[in-house]
Amino acid sequence: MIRELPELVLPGATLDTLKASCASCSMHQLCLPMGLDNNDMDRLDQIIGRRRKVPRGAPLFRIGDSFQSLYAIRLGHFKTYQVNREGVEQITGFQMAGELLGMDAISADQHHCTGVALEDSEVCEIPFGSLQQLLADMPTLLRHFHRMMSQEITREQSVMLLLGNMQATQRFAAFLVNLSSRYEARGYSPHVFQLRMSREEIGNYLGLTIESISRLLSKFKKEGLLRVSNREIELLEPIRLKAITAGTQTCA
Amino acid sequence: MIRELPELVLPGATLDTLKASCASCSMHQLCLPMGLDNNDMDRLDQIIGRRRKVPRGAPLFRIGDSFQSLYAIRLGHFKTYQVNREGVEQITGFQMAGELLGMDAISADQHHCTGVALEDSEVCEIPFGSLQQLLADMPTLLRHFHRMMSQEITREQSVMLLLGNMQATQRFAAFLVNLSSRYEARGYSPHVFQLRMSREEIGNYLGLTIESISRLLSKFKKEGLLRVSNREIELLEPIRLKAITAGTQTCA
DNA sequence: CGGTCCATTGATACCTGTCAATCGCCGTGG
DNA sequence: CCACGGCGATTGACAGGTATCAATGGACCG
Repeated sequence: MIRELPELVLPGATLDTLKASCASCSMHQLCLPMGLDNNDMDRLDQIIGRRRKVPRGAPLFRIGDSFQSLYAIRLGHFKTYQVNREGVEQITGFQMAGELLGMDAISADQHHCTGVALEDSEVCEIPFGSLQQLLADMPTLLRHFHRMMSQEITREQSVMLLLGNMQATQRFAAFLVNLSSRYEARGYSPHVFQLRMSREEIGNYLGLTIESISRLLSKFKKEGLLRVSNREIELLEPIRLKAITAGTQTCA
Repeated sequence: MIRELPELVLPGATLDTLKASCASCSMHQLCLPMGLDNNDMDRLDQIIGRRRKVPRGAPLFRIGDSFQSLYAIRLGHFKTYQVNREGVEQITGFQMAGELLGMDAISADQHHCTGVALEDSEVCEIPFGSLQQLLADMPTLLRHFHRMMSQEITREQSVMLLLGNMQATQRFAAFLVNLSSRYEARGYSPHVFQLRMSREEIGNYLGLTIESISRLLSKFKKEGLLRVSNREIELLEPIRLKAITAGTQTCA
């Protein structure tokens, strides 16, 4: 089922092979779990648009941009944020390789949030018009696409739960556990990873201040729950961390 | 474009006419704004399942239920909530006639939240299997369906913004303004309406306590922003209310 | 080596939660 | 018809969790 593909683009590759490898890499991650067969994959490859590099800090799309494409992250990390009428940002999510960006823009044909790369990243552009045509005669892909949109709804609901009735300690533990499980699902270590976002961005996402995040990190460190050095983090007691997330343990 | 349909089911109606009127009423509201033509509407009617009454307080679906259908609210109001591992509810949304329920269940074939009627209500069941078949060869409807899912994502993002960086006063003003505009969009008065949910449910949704909601109502009343008697509410200064939502006015 | 930005830590203030008492509406039953 | 009881809502006093403000520390970069 898994097709062998060059992880790095070879020198001398044509535009077509570039496109193909682009599509496959990110779409593999997106689609394989859902059981697309090779035939479907090939057809999918054909509609995938160009690969695009996004340097750290650069926007992939901005609030108000007209909606043309979805973006599959091939490499790197992104954040999406809204801006309220005071001009204050609210981060609505952090996305990593293998995840899809831009689904909130379908409803009104324009983006409702801004997507910015947290590090030098790479995405595949998926023109939505072409995708829709394809969806119409590929039931498997259609189903898969609906699952992905639904998953986004579910994800946001759990953030609402987090923001609505968790204390700071619980929120931060939940944040770490969430990152951990996403890295694990992608084959990375669930216990040692880099925080790709600043303390300020974490705080913004969790509805807390940068100082609170800092204090929570110190507290967790003191408790022996984790080790942290700048953005490098190691979870020493994932079980206890999960317990705190669940609210069954207060963390001293 | 708007087809004339009996608002109330006539005595002596056959099962088929019942189904048809059911489908039309709720789906009209769902689909007309998106520009479905009559032909599409007729085909849509055919897959709509039975109409179902849901008495006040009764669940339409529960967390963990296997996913079979989406539900279009024909009449009444619902709330959806998640439950964290401590067993604490977090309301994720209030839905009214013309809105669609259950889209979060597509991702894992089971419901991630519980939907409960806030008053005696009525829904149309839309079997998802049938809907998918239909979507495959009705591009207009497919597009419309994607818009609705995307709209749900957008809605939840704005709740995240509300929970993540608004103060209590701002949250509550935003809540009222949101209800107001939704009633207006449905042809009801945007200034006078019934709160279908208890203070406790509002507080839960906004991440506040029932006491805070009570105090905010009193404060708004004192400011001359609204009049309230039990669940009947009248917005006296919608403009100022919107200003508070935007954060441009502090409300004394 | 110095500047800048981000992170950490401490002191204090404020918002909202918690606890408690009272009120008022409403349905029930005498 | 009225008394009673129950539940939701209101209001007040107080406490606690985070935000805010301020100072310091440390990493990265020119």
